Amino acid sequence: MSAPRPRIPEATVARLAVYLRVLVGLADGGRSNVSSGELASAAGVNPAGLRKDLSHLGPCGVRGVGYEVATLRDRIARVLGVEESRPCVLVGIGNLGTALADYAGFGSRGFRFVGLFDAAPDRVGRRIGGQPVRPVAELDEVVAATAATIGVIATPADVAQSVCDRLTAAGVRSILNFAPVALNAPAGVDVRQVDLSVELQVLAFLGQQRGAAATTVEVTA
Amino acid sequence: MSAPRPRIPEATVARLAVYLRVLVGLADGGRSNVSSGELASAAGVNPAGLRKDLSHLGPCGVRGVGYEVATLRDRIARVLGVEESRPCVLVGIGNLGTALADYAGFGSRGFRFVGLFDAAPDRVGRRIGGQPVRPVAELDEVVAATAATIGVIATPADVAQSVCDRLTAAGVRSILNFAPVALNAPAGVDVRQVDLSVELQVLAFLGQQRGAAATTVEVTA
DNA sequence: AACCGCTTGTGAACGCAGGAACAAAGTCGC
DNA sequence: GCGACTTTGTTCCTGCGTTCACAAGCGGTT
Repeated sequence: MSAPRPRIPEATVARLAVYLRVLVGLADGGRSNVSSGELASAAGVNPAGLRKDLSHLGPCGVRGVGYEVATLRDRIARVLGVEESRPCVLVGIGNLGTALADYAGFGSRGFRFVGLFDAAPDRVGRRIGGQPVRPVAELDEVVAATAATIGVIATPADVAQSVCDRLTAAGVRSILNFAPVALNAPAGVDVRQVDLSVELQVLAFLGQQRGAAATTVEVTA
Repeated sequence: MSAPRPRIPEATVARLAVYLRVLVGLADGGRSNVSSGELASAAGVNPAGLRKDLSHLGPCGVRGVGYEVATLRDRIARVLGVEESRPCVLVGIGNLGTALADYAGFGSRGFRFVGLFDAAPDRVGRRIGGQPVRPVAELDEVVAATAATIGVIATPADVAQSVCDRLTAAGVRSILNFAPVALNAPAGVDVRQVDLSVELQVLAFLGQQRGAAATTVEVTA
């Protein structure tokens, strides 16, 4: 394995995932070639930045022509590690958890839920997207049996840390956390935080600032 | 209005929202003082970075003592513009949209939904969290009546752009987009993208890279 | 009243990401 | 077969974000 992997910046990885989504759409639409300008436009980024991102994979385009859609798609999928679908477990089957379990987009993008867990007895046993909701007591067992390495936490904030502890103890190495708390995970475990309130508050700030700027212009004028 | 607003970096704004959440929790727990170290630990960031973030608000701590919880909380809330709750509209009441509409966390953090919209006739009329689902035809009317400036898109990808167009035409200036497409919005409109698949794919890449690194160590050893 | 420990706030250096401009390379037309 | 055009891949540069380390300031104590 002499793969030249001089480490890809995380920001680039996130954009590669976006390019991959666009490329899948283009391939399904029958397109065979695409230029960096068009791809960048569809992904909402700068063409030069896109080419720089792709350069981390080595040369994969043809000068004067562009990129071959299917080839580039497969290459990005391989680099991201989503060539075949990866098993994930989901803890917390409330409104958000149900939405995530039902979201078809995951299945088509290289992920499948192999276990849904909740602590509330009245939720256990329900079926969502063809899967039964199990009690959290079975978590270790399922993680071991399915070799799941990715866990998603969609529980209330006050139990998120204990769920995180259980997941890592069971062998999960990557966690996507929707609960509004900072998780404390052991070294070697990657945690990504998605906080919906934070996103809205950033928007509120930008909107307020825009309003203030407009006022300033008005006063200045 | 001689407010010294030398512009706050966006990354800092996102963290301020996290600090605010922690501070609200501390205040509810009866705490009156907190140090930068403790606050940083609870927020999952570096203490020095936290102090630098807060320095954008001007001096707001006492040396040798720390920060007063209630004062700092109110100050951040004012800067973020979430002192009183802001009206938002939500388009797309599928699984995810329902989860968002039902999420109590928004209400306690300065946001309230004043309109829920969907195109599917069988969803119109349902009540979620005390609100009726309306047809999208009423969007302009509701935005005008409520002065909503924030719109949330939780529709399928193929209609997200048209929803975005309608929102901006109705006067919405900030958009939070959950649909997996890059939106094209006119200048002066802020768009924030939340893509759940991208988050998972970044985790998959990091996990794969970790595995590869472990192998390398093994080989090297 | 002076000292000491603790914590904030700030200044500087480092590393990284983003953007623009340029050179290399391949294709199409003549 | 040759030239010109198109598009990639790379290089440089500018600016931002993050981190470390130190000086300044306040409270408690003797």
